[in-house]
Amino acid sequence: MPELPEVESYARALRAPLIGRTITAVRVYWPRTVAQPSVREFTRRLPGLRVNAIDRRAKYLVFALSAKSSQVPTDYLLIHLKMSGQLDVTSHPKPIDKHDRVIFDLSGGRRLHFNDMRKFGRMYLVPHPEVITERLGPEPLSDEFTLDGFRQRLRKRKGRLKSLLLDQTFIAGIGNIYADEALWLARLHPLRRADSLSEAETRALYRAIRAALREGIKRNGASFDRVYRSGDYKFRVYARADRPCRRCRQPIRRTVVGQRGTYFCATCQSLRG
DNA sequence: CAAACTCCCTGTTAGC
DNA sequence: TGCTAACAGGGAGTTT
Repeated sequence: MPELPEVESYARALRAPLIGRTITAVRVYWPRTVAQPSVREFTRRLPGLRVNAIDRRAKYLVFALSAKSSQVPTDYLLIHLKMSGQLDVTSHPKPIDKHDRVIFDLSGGRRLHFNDMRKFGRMYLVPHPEVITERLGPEPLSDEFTLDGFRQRLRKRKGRLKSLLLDQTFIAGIGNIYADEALWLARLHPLRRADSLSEAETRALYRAIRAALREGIKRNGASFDRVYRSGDYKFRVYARADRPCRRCRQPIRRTVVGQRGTYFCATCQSLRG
């Protein structure tokens, strides 16, 4: 499932083929994919707008759109891929896939297919991206995510570390995979209470979050062959139940925390400080 | 503030 | 062999 590193890889990969192109037509095959505004207004307003910039905020792709002659964005298209969303740019028309939910026609004969088997993905066409993203926590790879700020906010929370890392209002962009990866790197048990970390553990977690995400971006970037493919990632703990821990060779355990499958090493991830 | 649960979905897999 | 039910998961929303 796409998390921060996968979405970042998408943003980088889509810039070259899409920036400067103008949307000429939009077809919506699954109306609920368009969360905002109505499908009618979505398909009416987009044609004529040009892709000015493509960025990422948390797990959202943010397309800045402007009227043809202007550089100033007038609208923003936000896309959240959720579980199974994929984006694919084609230069030559290809048949509509049964899981295609929205197709954008672009100048120069290009098309952008939004394919989403599970139908959880959502799009938002809004005047400012903050309308959608204002509740999100800090970007873990940006300067706004500081060790000091992290320490202070961690101290105020009594929940489990795993659940907290998945809370998008606490830190933005981490999902189930990178939460487990970061906790393993930091040698912290997913059920540890957030306010129980020592200074050294806090620093370890802060670094582990950034390291896990940075490595993810590196690998996704490398394996990005037009379409995002997940299979080629070597995770440290995620989905490795019963297989040996890469540090201590003890079997990786799987449990459920907050309704999410959670993988960890009971030997080297400490539950008590 | 936090935990627990519901909802939206369908391909995959386990169980009968 | 063929069917059914459970399961996975992001995240918003609701209830306790």
